[in-house]
Amino acid sequence: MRDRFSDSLLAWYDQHARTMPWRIGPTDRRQGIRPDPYRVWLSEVMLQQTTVAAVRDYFLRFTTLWPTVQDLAAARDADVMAQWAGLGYYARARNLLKCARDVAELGAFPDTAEGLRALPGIGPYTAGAVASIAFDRPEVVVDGNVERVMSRLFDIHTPLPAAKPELTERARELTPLDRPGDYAQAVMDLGATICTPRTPACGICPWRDPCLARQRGTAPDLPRKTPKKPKPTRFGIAYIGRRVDGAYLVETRPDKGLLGGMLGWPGSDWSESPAPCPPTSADWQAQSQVAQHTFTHFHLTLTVMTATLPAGCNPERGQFIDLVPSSLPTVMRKAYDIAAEQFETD
DNA sequence: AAAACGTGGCG
DNA sequence: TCGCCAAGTTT
Repeated sequence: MRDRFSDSLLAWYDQHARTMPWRIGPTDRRQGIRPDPYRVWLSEVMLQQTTVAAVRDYFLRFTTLWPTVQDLAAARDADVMAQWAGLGYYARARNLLKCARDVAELGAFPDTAEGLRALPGIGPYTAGAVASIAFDRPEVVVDGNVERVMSRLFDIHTPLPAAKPELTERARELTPLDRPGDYAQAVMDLGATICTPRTPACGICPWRDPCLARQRGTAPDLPRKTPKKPKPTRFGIAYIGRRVDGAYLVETRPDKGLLGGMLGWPGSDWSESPAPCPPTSADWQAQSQVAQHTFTHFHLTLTVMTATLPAGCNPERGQFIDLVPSSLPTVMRKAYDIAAEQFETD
């Protein structure tokens, strides 16, 4: 039963495996070659809730700057956060550093799912993925792709997230003892290229015959999901001060909460009616264009205030730095882009 | 256990 | 134009 599924999928994977900077191909792997656990772990953390296309350049930059987990462990926090800027879910970057330092202390990555699971930023999915892909252990690996594939294969109509335990159990039963690393990547490739969310290509699927949802015509409607809550709109004010020498007044945000540990503009809270709170007295000028941004759970409309600050400026909050705009999280960069236009015309 | 936590692309 | 979606984890 188990091998009937894995054999057909692995045969498909041998022909259609996608190549990625952190992967080794099925041919190399069968010769006993295994991928570098550091690169597998780094890619898996970057890929949490994030598309392959978005991750690729970040992965290449990180591995160029920090080729080993020891290099990453020795990096400065601010440098890692700056390199992560734009990828989102910044707790991942803070936990990435913690994890790298724990692993450097241990001497190497744990080679079991249980050992990996104990590290910061590694949950059930990432522990299973690294254990199977890097160490060829037959651990169950359940991401969004696998949930979709299993819900269709077994025509499970229970909505997520309630269906998660059942989908995990089904996935566990199919996980083979032979080539578990290739198998884990194969199911995810299947979900990403054939068993897609909207219009699955059932006609060319290696599992088209046993798939219950294909037989019953329910595939496009699965998996079902419980409806999401609507997003409220919040408002805020950002103060972008540029000193005459070109330095910008920025703050490092507290580690906890939204955009934790990232650079940002001094400003109000983000609420229904924020109060003005200039970080230093100056002729603050409201920009006509606002920065619009949508976070996971709310929309934000950000008013951008700009001012040119004198050489001896001594602000109540923040510090002046020679700003590299790419080190800002996206919402802050949107505000910067609006301000930069203003400063250019000054 | 529900909510917090980013961003860009696509139909 | 806009909601949905992408290799989830933490609290």
